[in-house]
Amino acid sequence: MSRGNTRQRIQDVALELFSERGYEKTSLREIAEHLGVTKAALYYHFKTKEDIVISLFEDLSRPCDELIAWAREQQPGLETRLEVLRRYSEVLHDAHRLHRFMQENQATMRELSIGESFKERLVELLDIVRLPGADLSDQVRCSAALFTMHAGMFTLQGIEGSQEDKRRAVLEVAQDLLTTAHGRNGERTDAAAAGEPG
Amino acid sequence: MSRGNTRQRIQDVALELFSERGYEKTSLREIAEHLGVTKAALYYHFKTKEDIVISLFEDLSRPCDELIAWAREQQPGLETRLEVLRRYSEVLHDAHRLHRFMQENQATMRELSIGESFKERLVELLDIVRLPGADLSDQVRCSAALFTMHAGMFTLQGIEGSQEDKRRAVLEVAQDLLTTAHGRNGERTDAAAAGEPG
Amino acid sequence: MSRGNTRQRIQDVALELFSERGYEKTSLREIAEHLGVTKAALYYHFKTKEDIVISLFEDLSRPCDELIAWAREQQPGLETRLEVLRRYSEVLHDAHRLHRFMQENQATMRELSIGESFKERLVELLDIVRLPGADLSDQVRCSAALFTMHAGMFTLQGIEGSQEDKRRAVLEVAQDLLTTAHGRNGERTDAAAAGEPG
Amino acid sequence: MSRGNTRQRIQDVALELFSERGYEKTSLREIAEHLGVTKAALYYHFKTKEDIVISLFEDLSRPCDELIAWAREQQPGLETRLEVLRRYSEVLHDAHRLHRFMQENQATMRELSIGESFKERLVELLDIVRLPGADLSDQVRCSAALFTMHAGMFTLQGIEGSQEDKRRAVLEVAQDLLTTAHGRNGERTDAAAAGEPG
DNA sequence: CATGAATGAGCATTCATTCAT
DNA sequence: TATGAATGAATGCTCATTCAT
Repeated sequence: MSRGNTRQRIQDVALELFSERGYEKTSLREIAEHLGVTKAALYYHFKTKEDIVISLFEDLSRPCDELIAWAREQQPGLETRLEVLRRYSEVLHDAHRLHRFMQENQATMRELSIGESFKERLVELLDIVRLPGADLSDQVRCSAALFTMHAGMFTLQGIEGSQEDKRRAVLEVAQDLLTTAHGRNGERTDAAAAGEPG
Repeated sequence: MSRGNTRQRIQDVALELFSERGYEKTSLREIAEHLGVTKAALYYHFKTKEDIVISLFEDLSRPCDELIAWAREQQPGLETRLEVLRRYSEVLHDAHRLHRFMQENQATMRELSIGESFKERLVELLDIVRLPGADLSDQVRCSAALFTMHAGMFTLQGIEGSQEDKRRAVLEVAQDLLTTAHGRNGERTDAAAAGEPG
Repeated sequence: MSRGNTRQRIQDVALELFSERGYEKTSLREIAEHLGVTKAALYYHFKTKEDIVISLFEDLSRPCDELIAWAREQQPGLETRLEVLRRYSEVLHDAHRLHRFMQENQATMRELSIGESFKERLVELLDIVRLPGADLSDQVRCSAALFTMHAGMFTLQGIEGSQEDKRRAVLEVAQDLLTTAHGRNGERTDAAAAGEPG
Repeated sequence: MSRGNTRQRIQDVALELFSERGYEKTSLREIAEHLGVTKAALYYHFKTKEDIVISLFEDLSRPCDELIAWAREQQPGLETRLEVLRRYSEVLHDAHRLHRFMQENQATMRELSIGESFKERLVELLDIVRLPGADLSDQVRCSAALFTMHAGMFTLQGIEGSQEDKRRAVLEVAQDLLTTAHGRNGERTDAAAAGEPG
């Protein structure tokens, strides 16, 4: 029956269950039963339960890292930031199940090794998107741009519209928030951030 | 030693630990040890572990219910909605620990009876704040207004400013989002929501 | 049925099984079953499996420490050493089950925290009993005096004679070994050990 | 890479680990990893884990059997016994790793089939060396002669001197013990042991 | 108001072993 | 000769919960 794809199947089922019922409440027994194998089989493919989660996050980590690297190479400015949001929107969308898992298991994430490493990525993104010298409210706008996208997909559950339409709407609002913040602080702060003299 | 306030102390410690390390990862043994009592003592005051959580949520539920009831009595309109946001901001702030717990244990909340009942309240708030007929992007703005406040306090951790200043900045952004959405859709949709003919 | 003595009963059964079938081969399930309680009950009384062993060793550690302390206060010399052997013989005899456990689970002992701490005691006893400057063969005699007693009780299994008679016979041989070693090296080495000038 | 010597390498690593960390605590996975092969490879060469141990003991069993056979052919008497000790000293020394394993895993040995069969050999050696009708204390001397050699190598760890010097010192003491026992009981008991009438 | 003692169910993990390839 | 994939049974341990005192 299964042929070489068991590892993949474990990841699929694990992600399904982790995001559905939470990491702690999902036991390896459950995962194994869903797959029709023994718990021990899981251990042939992954060294620990946490390892399964880590392997899942590789899908999300790589594109994030690439996005951060790309952003670091660009001129800081509104253009770049808007593009970062656009790309991040896609990254989140591609890994929406995992993203939901993250979103709903924050307390757990904090204890997982991968949690820390992922939080760092988030902080970097925030750093890229934020306007350091700006008003508190504009800083909130920048953060909100990011977190609106995080919360976005689950926020609109009761509303009609295709998944893709929703994504675009969320992105629009996020970009709007950023643009607003920029409109009031942009030039000043970017110059400061770039370390340039007046 | 302490007299009669044990129930209160249990709630304090439980909330502390639940919000710090997550609901599932916090065992009754830990709570008991922090308090210097036996696990059995907890069972004198609460019937189950879940009961402790439920009792914690009463602090947050009552003000929410009152807020919802109050909003239902008002004329729908921007004024009312802005005031709802303002009041909700305070409610969240007063219960910020619990709120953090909610925020970080969403997966767990879904399995807890209180989770459902709290989600309903949220849906009601969303319903009050939202503009049903509006563009998707404006609906996102309305949701984002609410969720920005949810994420707000933890979003701004790395930034200087007093807790109260941050709260106000977050509120300002949330109200802004709502106002923007209104500006474009307001009159039409409110009439519709009120079920009134043109 | 059991009343307050469960902890004691656990220790008894554990020692029985540990010394009979070895530490690793004895599972907590077995111990629990022998007692007619659940595994979890064991954990009420002891924090870990290793903790059970540690508690068992307290019976042996205290008299050993006392013996060492006493010996350190005496004048080094044959008299003292013979008396150390005599007392040690009794200590071992009183804890013969535990002693057998130690004897037969040396590999395990090495991994147990208590193992190290017990080995140190042994080294101290050896140090007390040994003649540092003597011939190799006399040093062997001193060590053998101690280890003969260790091996003694199990060495004589096939032989008729009461337990007490055997103990005394073993002690006699051990003391003999020590006396022989002394006869040839005694005065010289004791002076040296005591750090006295000629 | 290696050709045909895998079986040998398994034995080497197994003995290394068994004697270092104990039989039960050493898993086949560990052995396999140390060798850079799969667990399954071990099963190509040995039917069970116990089989590995058995194969190891063949190195020790053959010389022991030969020693016993030789001794049975000799005239019982001090001469023979001293020679038995001398030869046994060499046998133990040649297989000192295995011997250490035996020494430190007695509890385990008792459960292994090879354990019983090895114990029988020991009993035979004891029988050869012992003086049946003698005082208890002299019987202890005979046993102690054997067991001093068993414990010997590990007894002298803290002491300076070459491995070979120590072996000879231990042998000397063992032979001394036997000679002492003989001196007092020799003639009588040997005649009895040989089943001869006065 | 609280404890001491215990339970039953469950968990993550490990192990020796098997077998088709 | 060996491996890749899996199993079944067990292990040490933790948890929420109960109840007589």
